[in-house]
Amino acid sequence: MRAAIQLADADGLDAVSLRKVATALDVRPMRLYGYIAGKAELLDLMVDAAYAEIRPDGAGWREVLRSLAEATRHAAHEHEWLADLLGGRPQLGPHALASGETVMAALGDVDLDAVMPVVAAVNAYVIGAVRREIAERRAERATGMDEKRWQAALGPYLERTLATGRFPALSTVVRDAAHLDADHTFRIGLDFLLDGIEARISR
Amino acid sequence: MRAAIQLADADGLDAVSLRKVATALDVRPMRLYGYIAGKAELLDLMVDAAYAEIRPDGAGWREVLRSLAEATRHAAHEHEWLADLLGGRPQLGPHALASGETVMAALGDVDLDAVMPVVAAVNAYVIGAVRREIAERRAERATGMDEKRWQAALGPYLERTLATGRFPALSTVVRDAAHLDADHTFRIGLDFLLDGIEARISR
DNA sequence: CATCAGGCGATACAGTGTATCGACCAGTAC
DNA sequence: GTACTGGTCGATACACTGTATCGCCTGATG
Repeated sequence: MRAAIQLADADGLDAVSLRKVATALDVRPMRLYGYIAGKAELLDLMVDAAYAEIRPDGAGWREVLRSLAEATRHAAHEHEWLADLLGGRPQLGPHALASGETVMAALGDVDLDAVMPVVAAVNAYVIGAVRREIAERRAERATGMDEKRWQAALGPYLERTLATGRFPALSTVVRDAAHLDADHTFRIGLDFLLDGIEARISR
Repeated sequence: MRAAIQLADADGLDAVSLRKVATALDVRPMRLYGYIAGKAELLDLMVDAAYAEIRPDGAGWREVLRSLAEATRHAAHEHEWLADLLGGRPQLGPHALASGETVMAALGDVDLDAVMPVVAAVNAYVIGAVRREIAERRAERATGMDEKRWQAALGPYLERTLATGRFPALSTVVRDAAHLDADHTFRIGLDFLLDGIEARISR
């Protein structure tokens, strides 16, 4: 599992093959089946290992949820393959559960029936936001190397498409609106959500 | 592309191979490269085709955003593979842009600089929520056929793990909290987010 | 009618995950 | 000391995958 994570960190998720993992461990491929049931299980183990780095803390429900969000995002920045896996299967490994436990424990002051939807909502937002963020990062890396202005980086296509005039509102926003960096975008969205939660649970 | 979607609808995303698509079209595999650059492009086309079914509408920003969310979720219910693809790459196909255009147009009354983060947040939430929902649905389908109580469906593992007492808060929530169905969970989270947005943009 | 160019697709290659099953080796019985 | 036997390990094989290459055939042109 550690070998698999190293491979994925270095060359992306589809550089993880049972053969490569076995080679990294100086073992024959089929030997792995003595420890895992198949590739899917290996991926699950990788995700759970990543959850070991996601240890939310903080005082009060809002701080903990924010911490959970930031920690998850941080982990995905260090392991981009996490973005591909998060949310793809229910996570029930020990570290994922431990992370959940910490969150639940800190939400003791929240109405019991409200806890589940609240945590689910935050998790959903984080997963979606992180996914898009990583996807954009990869796209930027693929086209030119570091163009800050993604419209330019995307090349003529978007420029041309927007120029057709079929998407006037979209064009306006892309052209005239302030472009926030990834950090701000993430935090603003998170604040929207936490504000909404606060309004409802304190009601 | 339509052939690929049929395959994916029927047997899941990894039943989509260029060979199978070619066979479905009564064509030799390499012929496909006359129309697409590779498998990745085919997947992009599938996603954009799905966006054709995502046509948000409604009066006012809140209605449009809610409509966008529901329509996306609905599409993912009809095409479960969408959950695997959504957010995986930037979506710039014509239908995705058209959907974005509709949303942007309906957000004319919102401060221009606020539009991007708002839409990004809603999209992030929807993608994450839909992913988890589909993941759970699949897990339920894999274990027993239709157990309503997922703790039972997950079999002894979770039961045993929670019984260890290492996750007391988690256990309490799982055992004692009301279990909402997927529809409610989705809508509650969405309401959290929209409420939070409303509070900020009307400020 | 002869030539040629172009596109089509058969073939090939380097991989993938995993099922099968033969070989080998430890331990045991005689 | 030798024969046997049980069980584990991993080499091999299989059915696929996406895609590069390049020979052939066809249709157009001179």
